Amino acid sequence: MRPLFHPALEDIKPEAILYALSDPERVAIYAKLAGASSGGTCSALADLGDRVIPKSSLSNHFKVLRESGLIMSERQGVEMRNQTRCTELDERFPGLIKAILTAYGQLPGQPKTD
Amino acid sequence: MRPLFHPALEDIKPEAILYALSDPERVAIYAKLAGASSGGTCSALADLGDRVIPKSSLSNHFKVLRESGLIMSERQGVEMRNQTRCTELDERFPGLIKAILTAYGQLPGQPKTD
DNA sequence: TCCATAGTTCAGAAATTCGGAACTGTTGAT
DNA sequence: ATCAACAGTTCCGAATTTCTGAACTATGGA
Repeated sequence: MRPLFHPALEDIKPEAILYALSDPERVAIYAKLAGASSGGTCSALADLGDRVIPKSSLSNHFKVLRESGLIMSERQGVEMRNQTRCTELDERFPGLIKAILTAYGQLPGQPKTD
Repeated sequence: MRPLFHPALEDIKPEAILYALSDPERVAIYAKLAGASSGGTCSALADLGDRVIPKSSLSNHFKVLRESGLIMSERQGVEMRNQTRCTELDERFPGLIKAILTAYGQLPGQPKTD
């Protein structure tokens, strides 16, 4: 398994962020991570529970989120520990993530619109 | 030519907005319209000047922007008059468009980053 | 009517996405 | 050490989407 790539903060491109979050499934994943109190583990099959997403697709979603700069992933034993890079990101693109999550009605603590 | 489709405000989907604006070429078009003082005409070949974009591609970019709800297009004689729906949109998704344009560094009056 | 211009539609090629199956890496049990 | 179970990644073929040149449509003017 090749090592996971994470872009440096200054290399994060707005188009990659928007593209990553233009897929409701990825937004759901991201919102879940953003809502998790501690840097949330996301065990692929278990945590995205209700929806049935093939694991290769799920793995790919995480890859897109990771390589766009939205999340940080780190192996923790057998599992993967994922956390958002929202603090960093908000520094680089002020208000962006919040506005997007609000638009989706999925800001942690808000009712889900879709 | 079939009549141009514009989604009603309440039918506008965040994923469509993000997708439309995940392409730098479309962002450039949109930013140009947003910057135009009066509801700007956008004559495809002339106004996007420096870049050479095939006109079928350009037409398609406008279609994506239109059907996502970002712009309004209306035939005015031979040309097409396009304008942003930013006021409406900001009502529906507060702060979203501004945050996106800021992220791209293309808010009217800001220097272009990329 | 005929021509020029602005933009759309069509269709095939190229690129991207999706997802099942095989694979990798880690842990725990024997 | 070997094996089995499990989380997640990679591979690769099928399906979908994007791109763009060429043909077409609509409008205005000579």
